[in-house]
Formats: sequence, C-alpha cells, structure tokens
Amino acid sequence: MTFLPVDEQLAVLRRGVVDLVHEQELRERLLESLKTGRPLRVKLGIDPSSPDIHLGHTVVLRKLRDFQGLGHTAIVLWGTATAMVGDPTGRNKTRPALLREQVEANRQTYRAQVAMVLDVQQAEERENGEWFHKATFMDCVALAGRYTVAQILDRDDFQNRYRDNQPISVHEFLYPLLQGWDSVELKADVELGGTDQLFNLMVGRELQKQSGMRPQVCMTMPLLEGLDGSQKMSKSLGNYVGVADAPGEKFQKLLRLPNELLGKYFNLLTDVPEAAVADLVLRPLDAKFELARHIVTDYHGEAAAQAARAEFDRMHQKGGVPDAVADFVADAAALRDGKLWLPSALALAKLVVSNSDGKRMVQGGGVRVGGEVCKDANFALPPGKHLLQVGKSKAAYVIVPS
RNA sequence: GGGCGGAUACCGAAGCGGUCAAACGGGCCAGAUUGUAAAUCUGGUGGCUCAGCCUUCGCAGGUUCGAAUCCUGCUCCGCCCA
Repeated sequence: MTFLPVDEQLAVLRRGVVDLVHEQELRERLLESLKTGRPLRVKLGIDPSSPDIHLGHTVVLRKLRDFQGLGHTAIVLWGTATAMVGDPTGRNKTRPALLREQVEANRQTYRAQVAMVLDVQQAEERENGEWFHKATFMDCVALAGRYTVAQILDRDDFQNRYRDNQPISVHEFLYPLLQGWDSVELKADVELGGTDQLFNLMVGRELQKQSGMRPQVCMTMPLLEGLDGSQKMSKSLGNYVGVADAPGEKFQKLLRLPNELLGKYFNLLTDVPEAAVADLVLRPLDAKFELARHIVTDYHGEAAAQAARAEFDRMHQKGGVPDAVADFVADAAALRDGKLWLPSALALAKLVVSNSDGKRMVQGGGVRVGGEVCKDANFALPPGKHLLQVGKSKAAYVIVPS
C-alpha cells in the first residue's frame, strides 16, 4: 500500500473536525504507516438503535470514508451489545432497553444505508457482541474496576442528572467503558465520533493505555442541526433528511434549509472545497440548489438530481404537479349520490389526516382540484379522475367510479 | 416505611362545579409576501357530511340536574423525613 504524503492526508482529514486528540499523534501514525505500508485502523462505532440513518449520521461516516479513500482501514463496529445497554450521552433519562432481535433487524437496514456512503466491502465489519455477549459477570466487574465513579461523573450529562436527582442506572455508568473496551479489542489507531462522543472516545484511549497499548487518536465531528436550523437532526423531531428518502424528497427538504446552515452543510456533507463554499454562500438560493444537487447526485446519480430539480421548478409554478403522483380509487361505499365529498377524498388519499382536517384545509384555501383552488367545503367530486393538491407538495389523483 | 405536591391536547402551561373541545406560548399545517429559506402578516391545529352530535383533561369508580374542576381507590413522578 502506498500513501499520500502526510501533509496531504492531514489536509483532507482535518476538514470539518472539531476535536483532534492529538494532531501530533495522528501525524506520527500517518508517517509511520507511510514508512511501513501498514494502514491505520480507524474505528467508528454504530449502535443500531433505530432503523434509519439520516444526513446527520453521515457526517462521521464521510470522515471514515475519507480515511478509507486515503488507503486506511475503516472499521465499522456494530454496537450490537452496546445498543442493548443504550448510550446515555445527551440523555436526561434512561433509554428503554432494546431486544436483541430489534437490534439485529436495525442492523440490517442500517447496513444497507451505510453502504450508500461507505464502501462496506472494503471495510472491516465487526460487532461488539463478539466479545461482550460471551463475557462473564466477573469480566464486567473487572472492567468496571478500571474506572472510578468520580471519573465517570465527570461527564456533564451524568453530573446534571445526579444534581437534578434524576435516576442514573448503574448500567449507564458502564456504557462508556463498553465503548472504550471496543477500542482495546479492535486495536484502533483512531476513533471517530460526534462531538458529544468525546468523553466516550477518551475512555477508549484510557483503557488502551491501561492495557499497555498506544492510546488511540480521538477525532470528533460537529453535530448537524436539522432543517429547523436549531436542534440536532433527528428523526423524532422531524427535521431530518433520510438517507433512504427518495431523490425528490431529499431535494425538496434541502431547499427548505435555513440559509445560515448552508456553509455547514456544504462543508460536512459535500466535497466542495471550502474556498468555493465561502463563495457560493453569498448567493443563498443558488447555493441551495447546488447543495441539493450535490447531495442527491451522491446518493442517486446525476440524472436523479436533474429530475429532482425539474420537478421542484415545476411544482413551484402555479398548479405544478409532482412527478410521482399516486392514484387512488375511491370505494363506491364512500360515495353520496354518486359523488365523493371533497374533504373525505383528501382524507382517503392521505393528503390530510381526517375529514375534519380536510374540511378546514379546503376552507383555508389550501386545496386545489384540477389545479384550481376550491374553497367550498361542501364540494363533491363527480365520477372521473381528479387531481387533488394540498399545499405545494402534496398531490394525488382520485378516481371516483361511476 | 411516613409526610407533602403533581399528572391537562404534539410540547410547555392556564383552568379548579355549568358559559370548556378546554386560555396562552412554542411547534406544526395552509394562505399572502420572497424565484429558496429567514423575517412579517393572516387563518387553522380532537372526531363525525358537521348551524348538530360524539369522544377527550393519568386509570377505575362515586357525588351532582351537570365534573378537567368535588370524593374514594389505584398507577406513575417529584420533594421532604426515616
């Protein structure tokens, strides 16, 4: 294996990084691998605690890909054991425990989505169940003995919870130790994580040191704010762009991004040079289209990106219709006098959540039938095929049988 | 184990016997404006073909013509004492 000169590698690796403990050590290791031809072992732990990943997760995955692209070994560590414990990071209460089957199922979907960013074939895939599922209780006690309560309590989230008299379960105390132990097992040279993971990464460093190994380099990436512009991207907050989202969906969501976040998104989610980003951001709208194009191209190819752009343009002209519009055939039982009540049609087509919601929507002027705004809540659709639209992006064809 | 306080819609938070489908704020949805977004303004935000009716205020009962509001028991949470 031949590597690029150390400084060139560092230039790539440093992009976007928040914490780097320590850069000097990373430099030394890169130099060493350059001499010996041995790639660095770069670890990223992923707990499959939910079924989907989003662009927020990809920030760190892309960094892992950077290492991979430079010829180093990307280690994807599936936290099949740690997912069952639950990472207390940033939590103000205990996570519900996951069952082994759920974790396994999540891993399958995660894996497919991770593969959209990373070359999984080239990566070393491991799971910490390999060692933790067969460890004994006494092993666990021994591991626990390597850290003091004061050291663990050093963490803000524990400290806050302790001070606020919130419960902290003993197993939560153990989580950082488990994650740290993975680094010992994997002989990691570098571990990646979000900024919130710094403590956990440092525990790995400490445990390696205690085990007589050279301590790993810890590298953290920023947490990505979601589309609302303030909170961390998360599925439950609904401010996310999913890796599994359709191209058009990704495109439209990204166009809704607050301008202030453009630079950050470019730097963390694309390879556009930072200088070019600074330039682009001066024209927010163009930049936004460019961002969406880059990201959709990454995941779905150029053709998909072009189609998404064309669709977006069309939808934002009056009466524009999205590309993929579902057909819905109304059941004869839903008809009154051979016609279908508009609010009910909207509900059946899932454009609104209920008849009442549909009625309100019609009255509020947010509904178009065949491209024309209809404000009559009593309107009923005659037999035939009708295009129904709610707002700018929701549309469906409803077929009323005769 | 004992004493006290709390549980209201997506979230926060009013209400403390009728006028409550429940103030207010946030969020979200839609409209205006902007070739995006932000900001601003407007409307909406339990269900039902719907000037009416039905189901909601931790759970289960009870008192009352009438309960989110009063009583009893239960569950969960917090505080204080042991």
